[in-house]
Amino acid sequence: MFSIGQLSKQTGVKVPTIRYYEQVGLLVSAGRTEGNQRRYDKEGLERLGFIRHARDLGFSIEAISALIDLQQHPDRSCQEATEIAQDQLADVREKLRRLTALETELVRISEGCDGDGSSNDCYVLTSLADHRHCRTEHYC
Amino acid sequence: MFSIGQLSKQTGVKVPTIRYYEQVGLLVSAGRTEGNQRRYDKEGLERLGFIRHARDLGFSIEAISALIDLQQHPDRSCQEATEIAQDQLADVREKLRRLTALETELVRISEGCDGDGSSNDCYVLTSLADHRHCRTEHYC
DNA sequence: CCTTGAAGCTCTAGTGACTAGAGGTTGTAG
DNA sequence: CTACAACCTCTAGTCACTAGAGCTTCAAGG
Repeated sequence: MFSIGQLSKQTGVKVPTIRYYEQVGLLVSAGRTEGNQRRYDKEGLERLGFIRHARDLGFSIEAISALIDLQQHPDRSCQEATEIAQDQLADVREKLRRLTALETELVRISEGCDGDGSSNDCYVLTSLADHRHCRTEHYC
Repeated sequence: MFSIGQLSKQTGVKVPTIRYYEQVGLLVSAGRTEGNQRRYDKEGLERLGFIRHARDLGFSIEAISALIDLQQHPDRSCQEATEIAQDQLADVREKLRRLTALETELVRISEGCDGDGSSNDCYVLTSLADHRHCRTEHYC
């Protein structure tokens, strides 16, 4: 049996975050000692490891909830799990596309200016003032 | 002179967002009509355009505040503006690095599973349960 | 001049995924 | 048995908005 602090050390998830996961229903309410402190077993550890890994991969709490539901109903097809993963992949690719466009603009803006001179003709500032200089469509 | 709605249409920034920018000090408080409605001139329009563009490029409200300060003190060197832009670029590149690693993992996870079979041997779920399968370091 | 309704106003609360802090209680090593 | 690290709950703060309630004003048509 682990205390919340030991669980935290083993998974790298901060103590308040573990309590937060319980609060929002991602983790089943842990058993308690007589003095009301949480105690976890191996299953709790694995569950938190799963959550941690999924969060690292950018899955939302909602998506992780859905994945955990699937784990607990092994009779259901894994098609849903695959769909969730592919949605997440599409999401990541969209973000990559946008960030790449941003990178292009920021390089253009940063390089136009050598840092000398006064700010009333600073290329950074004039570029930001006028979108028409941009060579890519970008938005976040 | 523009109403807040006209300003919104011209810049693509939503009306409540414009009011929010005023509240947090990004936009100078607008002049008002006798009936207390905001009225903007060309300067207000340009300022909001600047903010919009900078937000699109992912600059934080705080960074934009600093950039606006620089605009209003043309005597100060534009080195600071360049620094802010380069910080933002470094930020974007770091995000790109992470997202690329995530993409690799998600492709691996999604492709391992054909969507058939029951979820107790679903590759998506077992991959999420065990980080050791991963081929890249990833975290967000 | 009067009515109507779109657009404006302020204020509060909610979003996601935590994080920080106050103020009190429990577990455990020495 | 004592000291104190670790635990507990609860509230509020973060960022950049967004939504909604309940009210007022502006402008066009009759």
